[in-house]
This record gives sequence, structure tokens and C-alpha cells, in this order.
Amino acid sequence: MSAPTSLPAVSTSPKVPDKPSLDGVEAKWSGAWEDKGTYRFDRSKTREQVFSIDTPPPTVSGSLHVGHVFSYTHTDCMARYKRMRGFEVFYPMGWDDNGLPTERRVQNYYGVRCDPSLPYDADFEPPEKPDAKNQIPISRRNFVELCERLTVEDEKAFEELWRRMGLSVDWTQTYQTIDRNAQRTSQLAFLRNLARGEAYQSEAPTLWDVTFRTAVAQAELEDREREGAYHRIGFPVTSQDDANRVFIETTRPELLAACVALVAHPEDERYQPLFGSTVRTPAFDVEVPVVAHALADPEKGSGIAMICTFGDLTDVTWWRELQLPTRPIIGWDGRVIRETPSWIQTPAAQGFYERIAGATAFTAKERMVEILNETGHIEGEPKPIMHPVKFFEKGDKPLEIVTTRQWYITNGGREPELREQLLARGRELIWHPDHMKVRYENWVEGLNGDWLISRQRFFGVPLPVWYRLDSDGNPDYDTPLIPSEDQLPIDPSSDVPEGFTDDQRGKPNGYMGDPDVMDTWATSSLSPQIAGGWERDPDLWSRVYPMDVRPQAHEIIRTWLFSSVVRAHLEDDCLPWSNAAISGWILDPDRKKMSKSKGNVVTPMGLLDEYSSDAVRYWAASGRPGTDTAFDIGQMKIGRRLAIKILNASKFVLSMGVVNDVSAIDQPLDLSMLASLREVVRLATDAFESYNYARALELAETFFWTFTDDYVELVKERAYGGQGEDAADSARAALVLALSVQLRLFAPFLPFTTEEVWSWMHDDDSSIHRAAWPTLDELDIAAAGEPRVLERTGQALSGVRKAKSDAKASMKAEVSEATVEGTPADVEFVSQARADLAAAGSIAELILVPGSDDAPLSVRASLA
RNA sequence: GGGCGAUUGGCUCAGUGGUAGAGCGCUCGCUUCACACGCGAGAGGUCACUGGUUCGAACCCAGUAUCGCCCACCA
Repeated sequence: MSAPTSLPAVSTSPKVPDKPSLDGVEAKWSGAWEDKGTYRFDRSKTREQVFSIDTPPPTVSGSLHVGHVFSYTHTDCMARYKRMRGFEVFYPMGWDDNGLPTERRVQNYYGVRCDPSLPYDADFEPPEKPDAKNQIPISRRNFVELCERLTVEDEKAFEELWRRMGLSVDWTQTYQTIDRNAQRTSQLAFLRNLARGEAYQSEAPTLWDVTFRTAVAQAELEDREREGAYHRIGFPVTSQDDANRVFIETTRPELLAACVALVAHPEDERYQPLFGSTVRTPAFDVEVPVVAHALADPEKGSGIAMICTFGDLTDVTWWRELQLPTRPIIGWDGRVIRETPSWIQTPAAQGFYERIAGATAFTAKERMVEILNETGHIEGEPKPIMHPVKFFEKGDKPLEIVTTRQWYITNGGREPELREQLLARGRELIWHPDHMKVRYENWVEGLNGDWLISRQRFFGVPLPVWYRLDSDGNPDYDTPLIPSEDQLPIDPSSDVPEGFTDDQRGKPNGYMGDPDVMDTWATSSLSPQIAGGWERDPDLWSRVYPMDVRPQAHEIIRTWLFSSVVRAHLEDDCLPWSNAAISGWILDPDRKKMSKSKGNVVTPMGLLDEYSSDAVRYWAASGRPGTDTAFDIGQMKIGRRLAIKILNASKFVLSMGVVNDVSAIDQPLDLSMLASLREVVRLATDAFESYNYARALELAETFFWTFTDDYVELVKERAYGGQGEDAADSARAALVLALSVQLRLFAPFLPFTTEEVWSWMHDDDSSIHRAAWPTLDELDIAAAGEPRVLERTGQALSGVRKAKSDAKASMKAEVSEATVEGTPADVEFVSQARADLAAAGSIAELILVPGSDDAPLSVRASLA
């Protein structure tokens, strides 16, 4: 922080409107800030002079939500504070438009669907009247073009909201997670990962969403409670004696044909005799071994379970560690594979299989139960249970596990050493609030595999590789063809690898492009690199990276935050930012998380119209970091009242006559007020330094109401000149100094109101948002001031008001005689503002009586 | 099952070792020359519960309860 901060002198002829108002301030000042480039990033500043923010790119295909207003306001308050502290703030804005949400919207909006096998049609136009039932198949490139067309509209709506709210972002620094820069950055980072051996392909059991027909990463899972039922199924121990059975209990009888073993705990005495022997699956009559593994829980079901390929992640563990065969029966569409598997050999068994072939998992379950009832291998009625089932967070059918070839990036899920390094990164990061780091640690410690980044989708960044085809047309996945860095970004479905020609695509001895795209987090995890100019603008990169802060919500610590740490650690061996500022959620008045599906979302624009941007920002800024906050119209009304009060108080102060000479301040009451303000400046600065904007606001607000209710009332008569010009000048100088300081304390929160007042009191066109944050030095004159002079005199004034209130009299009613009694010290403090108290209370005769050392301050007043 | 957070007046929330705080709402007043988009005054709480540490606990420690969230191998 070396940039000089400006503090222009207050105009002695301020332009104060007769009737100050909030109407129109948003349009007036957002326009002026844009014209003047108030928030434009000055890239002549060095890294030490810069405060850089890794702004969360909102998902533009979602609707505008008060939650957006909430968390983005927090970041903006920090940005404005840092800017006033003299930092050059790098505050870009991104749009997250890549990924499934946009795909779904485009399909419905234009009535199309993506078929990657189709060629690009440069002249394609979507139908005038989209038919969602008969979607037109189009090429990936056409589909992506439509995604881009639609997101442009969505992004405009977001930008309009952000500008209206007064976010101080630099609108020349924007990016989209699907734009060329983002594509190039994520492909380049991927190729670097590949070159270092951090990205690899693997054919492995993969969590699979049958609706979207794509692989899903661990981070995208969520558990949902679903009804299920235990079915008790008997496995014949020998082929000769069908009655000698071992019983398992399963919720997924439809996977019986995929059973490869039974498993029990090694120390389970009931099953120890069976270990090493085989049993036969009922109906399908397949011989499977009985094995032992510590993960089998003797308490669960009958204590012995069937292992299928694959019913759940435990099956995968058993399959891997016990080296069992693979016998999948669920296909990519979530249905039982039609072709009868080779391991089902007897004609009867094949007949049973044909009855479930082609069925969904749900139907297959019903039919399998029928079959087992017919063969008599099921015992008793199913026992209903509620149990957690894994879902893709955006899907609505349970995930299956299928074996596919996918791309992975190492994230510590398989290597203890890397995991430990990433845990250390989590400890190195400064979390706001601190306890959020536990979520990171929980997540990293619970990883059970590397990061699966390939997705079988269309609107995303393509994996930038091709594969050679051999003379039979089979791809060689082991040595992918890689583009040079200067070719990026590429789309391997239309671009041609070096050394090949376009007509060799898909031909024997030719090549094929990788059909997959990257996970949206594989791009989002690079937001600092995308916005900061990594490998694109080295000069910018050197001034902003590693960044200062990543603001984000707590539910995406495991995804966005963690994956960003992984990328920076692997690429640059550093943290991507030094601080993580975690915001809470907006809760509706029933304390449930607000969400679109619950139908309790309030549109933000309506709130801004009704209460003003500053009022809504006030509500947002009173939500403490990391704390879930109730949606509260009441707080917005209070914010509006505060903003209007600031306008009116400013009008009063400026109409008293501006005295810029600090040395004119010599009255004890004035010095007392400024001494309190000095302490407020100190505390608010400390609060901001620890990212506690809410505390800084509270401090400024509390002081402000004391300032208007007590100080201004006490000093009014003197400022008008009632006690002579010198005494008046002390008040006038103190008033204008206090106003200037308070406006700047409020500026991060109420940018429109404070800028409006700032413009009245300055003849140049300077902005408060480029003015210096208040310092203790400015208030040096009050360093020895005694805060209790104002405090005690204010209490005495309250006592006088109470007397009038009790008498149901007007506040301007004359008091013939008032007696203030208290400790000798308190009476002494009041005596220092005696004339002001007498004037403010319309007291003809004011008597001060020192009492005992524990006497409470009391007032007796006789009304005239 | 493991963990994190919360629990303060009717409501929304501050406070973090020394006599319970704010705003809203409520009650009662006031057309006070910055403000009726206002101003003043007032009522209202054994700080979830039980122990402990301490001269002293809303605050520190241990435990309990309720709520929210994160994580965990879904037989």
C-alpha cells in the first residue's frame, strides 16, 4: 500500500439540495462511476500495491436471487475498504455459463438436442416455435453456439443487477467459463497436468448418472433418504442340496445376476466355516466364492452380503481388494443389459435373465422378486427401511456404477503424500471464519479416489486430445495425440491433429477426437488463472497472483475451493489466494434455506426498487461472515432510514457553514465527540482487517445515532452562533470533520448515499470511493479528548427530555430550573458542556450538584 | 457413527471474565427552525439446561438437550 490517497478539502460553498432524496441515486452514480472509470484497475501498480479478488462467477442460467445480493455485497464492502486504504483493487467479474444447467435451458428454450456425431451446419437457425417433445438434433458446435447465444442474455441481466447494487467491479475485466480464454486456460492447464503425470486415463468403475448418461465425481454426490426394503435371499451351499442355504439380506435383488461373491467379516464365527468354499446364486445358478473382508459388518442384515459389480462403492472396494471378476449387468442407460451374459449358462437361468433384460433397475427389481418367489429362494416379506442412496446433485435417479474409461487428475485421493500437502495448504490458508477450515479437512481426509474430470456432455471445454486408430479402427488410448500450446483452444471433434487430414477422421489408421468435455469445476478451479491472465498476459499475472481473497459459499468448499487449491498447488506450488472469505446462506423467515424449488425466492430487483440499493446492502452487510442470515425486510427498512438520515444530517452540517480549520476546535464537547469517533475509526479498521465488515458497520452506525441524537442536538444552538463566533467555529469545524470521517466509514456499505453527499461538499469531481479511509491522524486533535463529556451530557439531556415527556410537553418546552446530580467526576464532565446542555434543553437555570462517588446521574427539571 | 456451528427480551441480532445491549414491534407523548421516509420517553430478559473453575461466568471448562450444517462403506 504505497499509493497516495487523496482527501480534497471540503467546499466552503457546498451544494446542498433543499429536499435530499435517495431517488435516482443509483442511476446517477453508477453512470458517473462508469464514465469516470472510478473502479478501473490501474495495472501500473505492483503486486504489493494490489488487492486481488477471485470473484465467484455466478451460474447465469439460474435465476437472480437475493442470495446473490447478499454474498456479493460482502465482497464489495471489502473491496471498497481496501480501495480506500490505498490498494489498487483487482475485482473482475466472471460468468459461469458452462455445464449442465445451460445445456438443459438451451434444450428447452430452442427445442434442440446435441448429437456429437453430426457435422457442423453453419447456417443452422433454431425453430421459431420450439417443440420440446421433438427436439432437433444438432452438432456439438451448433449446440455450443446456441448456449453462447442464450447466456449472453442471462449475463446482461446479472450485470444490470450488479451495477444497480453498486458492485465496484472493473467491468473491463470480465470472463465467461466457456469463452475462448477460459477454454484455452483449462486445456492448457490440463495438458500441463498430463505432461507432469497428474492427469491420466483409467478404465474403472465410475459413478454414473443414467439420466444424463455421464460420469459424476465424488464431489458432486449427495445422499438422499429413500425407501428401500431388505429382501432375504437364500444361496444354496451346494448344487446337490437346494435346501441347505446361506441367507443374505439385500436392498437390490435386481443385481443378483451381477453377484460375484458373498462376503462376511473374517472373525464372524457363523460364516467362518464357509470361507474358501463356494455357493450358488439362486435362479441364475452361478458358482460364487464366500470371502472374508473386514468391511463386512456382522451387525448389518444377516452379517453376510452379496458382492455385485457394482451395487455401491463398498462393492468396488471389495472387488478391487479381493480381486474378484467383473460381471456388470447395468448399462449406460440404467437398464439391464439385453444380451444374456456369458456366465449365466443353464437354460433355466437364461430364461430368468431374459425376463429382466432391458428393464430399468426399478422394474428389474420387481421381476427379480417375482422370480425368486417362484423358485422359492426368497424368505418372508420384504422389510421396508429408509436408507441413504447416492444421487448426482443435479439428477433425480439413483446413481449406478458402471465401468468406463475416464480422465482423472490427482487430488490426494490415492496418494497419502499429496493428500498431506493439500491438507497443509488448507492450514496455510486464512479462513474467515476460522472454523470453516474444518470442512476442508473433513473433505480431503475423506477422499476415496482421484478427481474424475471427464464428462460425457457437450457444452463444456473439450478434452484437448485425439487418439490414433489402428488398422481395425480401434483407438489407442495409451498414447494420445496432443496439440501444441499455441493451437489452443481446440475442439478435437472438428480440429485435426498434426500429421493427419480431415478425411482420416474415424477411419482405420486415422484418428478420432476425445468425445468428452471437462467437468465444469475443471474450468472453474482455474478462475484465478483465467481472470488473472495466466500464460496470456504475464504482466497482469505478475501484478495480481497469488490473489488475496476468494469469497465463496460454504457448500462449495469441497468443489470449487478444494479444486482451485489442487490446481494452484500442482501448477505453481502455491495457494491461489491467501484468504478464503466464506459467506453464509440466506434463510427464509422459517429458517429454511431459500431455494427456487421451495418457491420462497424474492426477486432482488424489486427490493432494490422499493428500499434502494444502499438499504438492501445494509441488510446484507449486517450478516456476519460465515453466518446464515434470515431474509429480513425489516433490516432493509432500517437501512433505508439510515441512508435518509445521513442525507439529512449532512444537509444540516453543511448548512452550518463549513470551517475547514481543525485548529478551531477547542470546545471540550467537540473534542469529546471526536475522541469517541477516533476510537470508532480504530475499531472499525481492526474489524475490516479481520474481514468483519458487519462489525465495522455496526460501529459506524452506533456512533452515527449518538452523533445525531445527542451531539448535533447539543451543539446546534452554538453552531448557529448563540455563544459567539469562536465557539461556533469550533462546532462547525468539528461537525464537518466528523461528517467527512463518518461518510468514509459508511462508504463501503452505502456507496450511493455517501457519494451523493460527497458530491455536495466537494467542488472537484472526486469520488469518496477513491478517498482515503479515515485515520487516527486526522483526528489527532482529539487524541486527548474525553469521551465521557459527550456521554454524560447526553445522559443529562435525556433526563431533561424525560421530564418533558412525562409532562407530555413538547421538547422545546422551557425549563425554568434543572438540577443535575451525580458523582463529582460526572458533574465535572457535564459542566464542560454546560452552556450547550442549557441551550439544547431550553433550561433557564442549570444547577450542577456533585454527589457521592457512587451517585447515579440524575436530573430534576421544573417546566416553566 | 465422526465433526462444526447455533441457542441472549415477542422478532432479527450484537456482546465474549467485572452492575444485561441495539433495532424492529409494543405503550405513552411531541406539527423541536437537518429529517413525519421524523423526534422523544417507557415497558419488556433468572443470556437453553446441569455441574465445575474463579473473589466474580451470558462469556472459560465438562456434560445434556434442541436446531442447522459438513463428513461417513447405500448389504
